[in-house]
This record gives sequence, structure tokens and C-alpha cells, in this order.
Amino acid sequence: MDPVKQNILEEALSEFAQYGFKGTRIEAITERTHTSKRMIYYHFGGKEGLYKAVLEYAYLMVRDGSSLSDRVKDLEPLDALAMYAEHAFDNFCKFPNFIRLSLQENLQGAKFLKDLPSVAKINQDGLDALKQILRKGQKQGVIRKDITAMNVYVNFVGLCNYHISARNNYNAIFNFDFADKKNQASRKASICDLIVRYVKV
Amino acid sequence: MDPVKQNILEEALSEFAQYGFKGTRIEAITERTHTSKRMIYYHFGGKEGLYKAVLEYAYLMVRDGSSLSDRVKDLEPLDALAMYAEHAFDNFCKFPNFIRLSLQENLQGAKFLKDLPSVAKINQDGLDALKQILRKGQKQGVIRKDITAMNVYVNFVGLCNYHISARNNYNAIFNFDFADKKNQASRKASICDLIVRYVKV
Amino acid sequence: MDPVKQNILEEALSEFAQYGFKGTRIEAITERTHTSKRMIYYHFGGKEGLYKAVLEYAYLMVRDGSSLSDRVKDLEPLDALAMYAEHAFDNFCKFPNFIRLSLQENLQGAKFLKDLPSVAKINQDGLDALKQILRKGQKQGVIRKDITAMNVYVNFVGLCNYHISARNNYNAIFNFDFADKKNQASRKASICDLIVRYVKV
Amino acid sequence: MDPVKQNILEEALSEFAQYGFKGTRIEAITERTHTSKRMIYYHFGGKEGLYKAVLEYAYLMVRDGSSLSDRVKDLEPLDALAMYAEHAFDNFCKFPNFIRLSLQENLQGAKFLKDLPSVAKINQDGLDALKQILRKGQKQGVIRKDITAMNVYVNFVGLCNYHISARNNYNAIFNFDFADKKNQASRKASICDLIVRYVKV
DNA sequence: CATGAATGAGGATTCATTCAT
DNA sequence: TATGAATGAATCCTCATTCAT
Repeated sequence: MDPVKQNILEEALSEFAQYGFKGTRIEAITERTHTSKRMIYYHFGGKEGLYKAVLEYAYLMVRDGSSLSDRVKDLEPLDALAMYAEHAFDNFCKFPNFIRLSLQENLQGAKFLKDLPSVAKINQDGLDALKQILRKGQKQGVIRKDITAMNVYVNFVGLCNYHISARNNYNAIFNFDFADKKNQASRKASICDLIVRYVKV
Repeated sequence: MDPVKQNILEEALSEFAQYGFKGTRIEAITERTHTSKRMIYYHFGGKEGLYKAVLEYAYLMVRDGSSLSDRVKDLEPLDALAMYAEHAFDNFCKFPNFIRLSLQENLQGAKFLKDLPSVAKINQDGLDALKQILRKGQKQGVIRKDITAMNVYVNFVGLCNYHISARNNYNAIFNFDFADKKNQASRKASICDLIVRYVKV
Repeated sequence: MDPVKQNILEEALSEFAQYGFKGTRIEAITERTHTSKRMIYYHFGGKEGLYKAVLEYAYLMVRDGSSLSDRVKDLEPLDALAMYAEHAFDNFCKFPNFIRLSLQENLQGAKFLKDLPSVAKINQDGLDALKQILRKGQKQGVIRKDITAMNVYVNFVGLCNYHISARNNYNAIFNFDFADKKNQASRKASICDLIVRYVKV
Repeated sequence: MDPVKQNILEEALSEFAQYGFKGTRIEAITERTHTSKRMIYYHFGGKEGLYKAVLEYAYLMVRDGSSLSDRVKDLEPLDALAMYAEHAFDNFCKFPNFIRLSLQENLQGAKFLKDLPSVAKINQDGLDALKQILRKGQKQGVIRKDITAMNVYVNFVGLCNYHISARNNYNAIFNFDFADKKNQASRKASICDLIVRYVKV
């Protein structure tokens, strides 16, 4: 991709992730880039156009880091699930601004997300992959039948998000740093452990 | 409390929760109240003063709805934990704007939260209550010893938050409505189940 | 009316009349007034709101100067017609910016005018007054029957406008000044003469 | 003429006619053409150069359609006058954007027109032709002596312009469409009739 | 000739805040 | 207390113009 545009997208992602659509100033973005305010209008049409581009860019970026369905296919269901969770955790850790942006998007009603069917597709594929793992495990009798894929999905995706979506607050309240390597490893292990215990018979 | 002030705080909470500190307009708040812009300056000194007041107000509001430590004390540890989780879930459900505001606060660096030690206290008390439950269960041999209170706390508080912090996105992406009564009940049951399975030996 | 608003309206009329909606700069207006750019937004909501207010203001201003239907009623039809024309001419002369603004409005598609039914009313009343004069004259046999009121109306209103809508061009091309007192009197006489000759049997 | 230049001139005429010099955007013009913004600078030097070129182009275009002085010479004065008026009416109808542009030019002070002596010449020739017709008729005793050529000229040129310069407004106000074939024919007949009645003894 | 990228200056609009009453 | 008017400083956006290729 055009490096100028990519540079703008990266920096815009940081700002939108932190301040949301309304709270972000175009100028704050350009000050981070080597371009001018004018170029944003040239390339993206305006603040809204830029925001949409950033949103799609962020989702695609995360997706590119997460095509694990193939590698997971041949594992035993419980191992696959653990790997799935582990991988999701790592992947989200790599893109904290993606999580922040999706939080902002949610807070502001997800109205831009609604216009990005490609993004919906990515997530639905992720849920589908999980469904297959669970179904396989249920057939083998190693996974409970009284759980829904959506609950499993929400449980572990929610947990993979939370340490980002609450990081600063935990620092302020508990003086606890989710970004600390040890804490991060502990969270990851805890989530994988928890998910496996949750689903197994 | 002065009903005028409370009215302002309630409406300001809604706006700050949705748009964050920077993204919220003073006028948008007054338009929701029956007062004028001038009153916000009179009562709160300005946008920042109002935000801080809202932040504290929101945390106190949630705390008032959650003094369960006494009721839980005499239960069996696993029952107490389940009740704790259930109660936390219900309580968060009652104050979605509190969750949204705390997300905003986190996204914007939690710098205002740092100045509110009273708020920190509230949360630390919650963690302490959990610690006691866990310790008791560990002594009785019904709760694993290889888990930390912080991980347990984070796991279930994180999950109790997630359905709010991702509600609109799930609607947009999966056409799945966390606010639907059936889904909400399913989430609650799933979280309690998951937490108990996670901690028990 | 609020003198601050009226002052803005008057100066805005001048600018819009000269440069049209798109070509007018808000700042150019405020520089003529003793208020600030900000006040225009406060009082009129924006450029478009101001333009609409100016449009209505201009039409009402002209109307206020032209309530002659009563005075004309009892005259002989041809005298009434001459008086009507004379009066229209004088009235338009008093409000050249009104004519310019209506030209701009026309050039730009009259889309704002469409939203001002009160303005339509004013003009329809003017046409109705003329119709009555003509009908009376036709009954008396002093006015031709093979003419339409609309053609009579258009003929003399058109001529009453033209010396404004072409003034600068005639200066540039013919070095002829419509604003010159003598020329103006000559135009007026010519129009009245012409109109009477046009309608009489 | 270079078809690229002519294409630009035609489309620029439309835009300048509608929005005036200040209100027109270079880009709006290029979007109507099949060329790029760069070409306007290449061929015309800039916005002002283009406007001047358009102005001259429009006047020449109208002149080319109106070399009637020869055909009119041998007619009886009143017939010549009627033909003159009729022809002027038809010719203006063919070039509504010319009229609009000249209105814009007038509204904005005719400062560009002042720099185009060739244009002045065209119009002066038109007035001279009329003068000759009138003089001939006055000698023959069929045309009044108490009228000036300028008044005659202004009366009929003004009327030939008005249905363009007020077309949209009449639509908005009276729901009357000057562009309607029947109405247009009626206007034409009315103007010719009116002019002849005005001048004849 | 032709194109897309770039730009500084300016123009419209909105913001938090203050003032007069 | 309460209200509407006022304001300077942002903030978003657009314009005519130029540059690299």
C-alpha cells in the first residue's frame, strides 16, 4: 500500500483508538505523520472517510495475523481450543489499538462498523472455526454438549480483550500492570486453562 | 443530593460514557437537562470539574448497589463465589453507563481516575472480599491453590463487562443482541458456571 | 427588530446581492458590521440560515414599501395602471439590493425561494391587484381584451428591474448611467408610457 | 477552435453563469469537462484568465447568431423593428447562459467587461442599427419623435432578458414556467406588439 | 500535452467559556 | 440563581494553484 497512506492510517489509528471519532482532532493526527492536514482530505475525503478507512484497516490487520484455522484443524479438539485461545490472546496483544478502536466504535454505537460487511465476515469466520472445533469435540465426547459456541467465543474473546480495555484503570486502581510480561503470561495461561475447563465434560 | 446537580450528573454521565471527555460537548449535556450551560459552570466549574464529578458519582452509584460482602460471608466458598459473580453481573447490568465511562476513562489514560482514591478503595474492597472467599475455600480444600485472586477477579469482572463493552459491535457483526433477555440470562449462567469450574479443585 | 440582527441582515444583503450565496464570505459580512463572525452563527445558525433570513427580510422590506392597492382602487383603470407602474418603479429604485438578491436567487435556481411561501404570497397579491385593474378597464372598454395579466405584469416588472440588473454593464458598454437622475426619470416615464400604450384599446 | 478549449469554455460558461466568478470552483468546471484541472491552467492561466475568455467567448457567440442588420435594412421601419425585436428575443433564447453570465458580470461590477472593448463594439453596433431604423421611421412619419433610441433599446432588450433572469423565481413564486413553449411564444408576441405600439405615432 | 500528488491560505463551523442582566 | 448574548480559539474543510513525472 501507498506508504504515505499507510503512515496516516497507523497514526490515525492511534488517535482514534484513544479519543474516539468525535474526540480526535485531524491536526493531532497530522502532527504525528510527515504529511499535512490537507493530504488527509486528499486521500480520505475527510474525518469520517479516514475513520472508516482506519476501521477497515485495523480489522484487516488483525485478520492477517490470525489465519490459524488450517494449523488447528488436525489437533485434538481440546488442544485446538487451547491453541485457538492462546493464539487469539497473542494476536490481540499485538494490536492493542485495534481493541481500543473497536471499543470506541462500540461506545459510539458501531454505526460505522455496520457499513463494513467485510469486517463482519472476518469475525463470523472466526466463530465458525470455533464451532467446528466444538462440534468435533462433542462428537468425540470430550466436550460438553450443554454449551453454545457463542458463549465459548464470547468468554474467551472477552477475556482476551479485557486486559487492554481495562489496563490503565487497573494501574490506577490496583497499581497492577497488565502490560508487565509476567502478568501477561499469567493472564494467558489463566484464560487457556479456564476455557478448557469450561468446555470439557 | 441537589436534584438539579443530580440531573446534570446523570445526563453528563450518558454523554461522557458515549463520547469520552474530549468528544463530549457541554451543550449536548445541557440540551438533555432542564438547566442551562451556565449552571454547569456554576455547580462544577467547567467541563473537567463536571467530568470528575461524574466519574466519582458513577463509581459511588455502582458501589451502593453492591454491598454484598456481608450476605456472602456465611455461604460455602463455591456458593459464595457463584453468588458474588451473579451479583456482580446483575449490578453491572444495572449501570451500563458506568462501564462505558470506565472504558472511556481507560482509553484516555485513566488520568482522572488516578486522582480519585475513594474510587480505588471501593474496588480494592471488592478484590479483598474475593480473596477471603478464595482463601476459605482453599483451606477447606474445595478451591485450587494454583490460582491467584487477581486472575479470578479479572476473569469474572472482565466477562461481566464484556457484554456491555462489545454490545453494539456484536449487533453489527453477528446480529447478536446481548441486551436480549434470553441472551443475558445465558451469559450470566455461563459466567457463573465458568468461574466455578475454573476455581474448583 | 433587534438592531444587531437588523444590522447583520442589511450588510449580509449587500454581500449576498453582489456575490451570491456561494461567492459571499461570512467574514466579508462581519467586516461590514460591528459584530463578529461568531454572532452570525449564534443568531442565524450559519451561512444558509443567514441567507434565508436575508431573502425573507428583503422581500418583506420591499412589500412594506408597496402597499398601494388601496390608493389605486378608486382611480380610472389607465390612471391606476400608470400609478401602479410608477410606484413599482420607484419602489424598486429604493431597494436595488433586493433586485440584485432576487437575481442571484434566480441564477442559483431559486431553491431557497421555494421554501418561503410568505414571499410567494406577497408577489401573488401584486399580480392580483393588477388583474383587478385590468378587468375593470376591460369592462369599461378602455383596456384591450386580447392581453393577459401575466404579460402586462411581466412587461412592466421586468422593465422596472432591468435598469438595476444591467446598470454596470451599460456603464461599461455604452458609458450610460442608469443611476443618473435624468436617465432614471426618462426610464420611468418611458415605462409608464409604454405600459399604458400597450394595454389601451 | 481547439475542441479541448471550446469544451472547457462551454462548461465554464455554465458554471460562471450560475455561480458567478467568486462562487465558481475550478474543480466544478473540470468535473464537467473531460480534461483535468491542469489543462485550465495550461490554456487559460488561471481562474481569472478563464473567466475573461468565457466572457468574450459568450459575447462573440451571441453576436455570431445575430447579424441581422443587413436583412432588416430594406424593410418598412415598423416591420424592421418588429423583426429586430423578434430576432433579439429568439437569439437570447438560444443563449440563456450568455444572459446569466452578463447578469453575473453586472452584479459583480462589470469590471471584466470594461476590459473587453470588442464586446462593447458589438453592442454599440446593435444600438446603432436600431437608431437607423428609428430615424428612417421618424422621417417617414410612422414613428414618434418624442422617444429616444436608448429607451427603445432598453425596453426591448430588457424584456428579452427578463424571462431568463427571472425564470426560476417565477417558477417558485407563481408556478409559471417561462421555458414552456406556449408561454415563450406568448412573451415573444407580447414584446413585439408592445414595442411597435410604443414607437408608432 | 496529460496526470495524480501536494500545498498554503482561506473559509465555514463549533467549542468551552464568560459577561451583562 | 438563572438566562440569553457574546467571544476567541480551535477545528473541520475547501479553494486556487503548483509540482513531479
